[in-house]
Amino acid sequence: MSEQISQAVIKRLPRYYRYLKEIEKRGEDRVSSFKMSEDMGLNASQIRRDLNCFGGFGQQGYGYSVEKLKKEIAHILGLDKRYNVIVVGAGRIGQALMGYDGFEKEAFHMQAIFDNDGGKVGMLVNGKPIMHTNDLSAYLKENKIDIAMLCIPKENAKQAAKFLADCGIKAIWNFAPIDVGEQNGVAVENVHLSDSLYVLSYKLDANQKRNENNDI
Amino acid sequence: MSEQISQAVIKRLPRYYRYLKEIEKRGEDRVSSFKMSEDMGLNASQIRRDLNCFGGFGQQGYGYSVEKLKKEIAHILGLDKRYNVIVVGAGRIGQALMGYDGFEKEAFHMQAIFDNDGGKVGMLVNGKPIMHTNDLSAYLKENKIDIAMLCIPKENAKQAAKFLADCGIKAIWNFAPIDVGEQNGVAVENVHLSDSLYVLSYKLDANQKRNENNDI
DNA sequence: TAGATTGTTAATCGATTAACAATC
DNA sequence: TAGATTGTTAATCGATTAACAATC
Repeated sequence: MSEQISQAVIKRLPRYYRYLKEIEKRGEDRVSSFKMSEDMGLNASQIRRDLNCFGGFGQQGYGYSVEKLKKEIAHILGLDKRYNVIVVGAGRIGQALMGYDGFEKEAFHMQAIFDNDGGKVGMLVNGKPIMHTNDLSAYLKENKIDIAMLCIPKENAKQAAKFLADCGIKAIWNFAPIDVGEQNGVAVENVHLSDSLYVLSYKLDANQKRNENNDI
Repeated sequence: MSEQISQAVIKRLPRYYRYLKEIEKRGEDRVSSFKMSEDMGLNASQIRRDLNCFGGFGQQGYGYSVEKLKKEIAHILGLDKRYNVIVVGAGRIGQALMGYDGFEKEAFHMQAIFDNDGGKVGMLVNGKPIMHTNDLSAYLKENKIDIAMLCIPKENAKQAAKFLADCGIKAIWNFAPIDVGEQNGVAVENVHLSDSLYVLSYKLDANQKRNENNDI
């Protein structure tokens, strides 16, 4: 079967996509791997190699058509599909995700948000209702939902992920600070905001130490 | 000078930290690299090698003291310091970050939140005032702020990052979907939530395709 | 002491980069 | 055609893993 694509390559695709959207907006209709490498701070060989994992999108002597390449990457990432999305957990993060209109502009269509706090049930977030977690199972039987954004405390996250998987959810975007393992064919992305903040703290500290040493 | 630590190692440190906090809570007071490797799905050699970048924290024949190792990693990550933090941008994400009490339990102390929408100024978010961006420069002169969480539209993000750097901010946690480059000694972590969602979309799609092929 | 497990060196693996023939 | 730039192979580099001597 087709070659396994490495995680490193996959993680760079969204960056290419972002870049292409940007230069398309600026009106550029062609781009070379050299230009991309300069603008993005990557190696041109790497870019060509990455893209060639999925097909020969370029043309010798010319480069890549911005529009075509953007479309190809969107297709690779599955962004030319339509996904129905629910948010589980109507805390601050859950509500922020529910309220973010940027997702709707892409493939991601927000349907409903769930919480186990009866007091919140019935409220609207960005026009979408907060429903009770007790009704989640029934809801998922009646509605074809692809993605769940999981925004609940870490204590319940693993159990909730399992439940969602059993209900037929296809992908989980996990914001709880815990590693939700991939269960029987359910795609999982763990966001781990605090990990990122800790890395920032490390870098800040490292810079500080470097400065101290330079002072001496 | 001391060896440069690779990015890959640094990124694993928060995971080790999370794991150690968890087993400490369960009451375990020692752990071996083998046990860690089993629980975390990593290679034991890798764990020992990672930790030895920073010092010999273990003891032959015994393993690692959970409490000591946790403290050492907290120190490496700079989590035994105290950081003053502001949020720039009082949109949904900015408010969610401001409202998240988990940061306060760690080294991160939320001070104020800024927005250029005069209508929001004066409101409280989790007990902290929303101030006008016009007053940001003066505020930063009077208050020692270490970290800015940047939650504004991508159009203004680069400019804002530069401004914050010029005002003496030491680190920027960027939520705008754009790469804020490191400017003169300012630590930067780009979160890129949408990139993560796109990777999830890719995985979801890949799983789907795999299933289709298996059906045949 | 015997057993366990670290710290570290050596071997392997995979990812990045350089080079260049193919070709638009 | 000459120039440019891709697609791809070969070389390099770095990260992961295996192995084992050191030692608690």
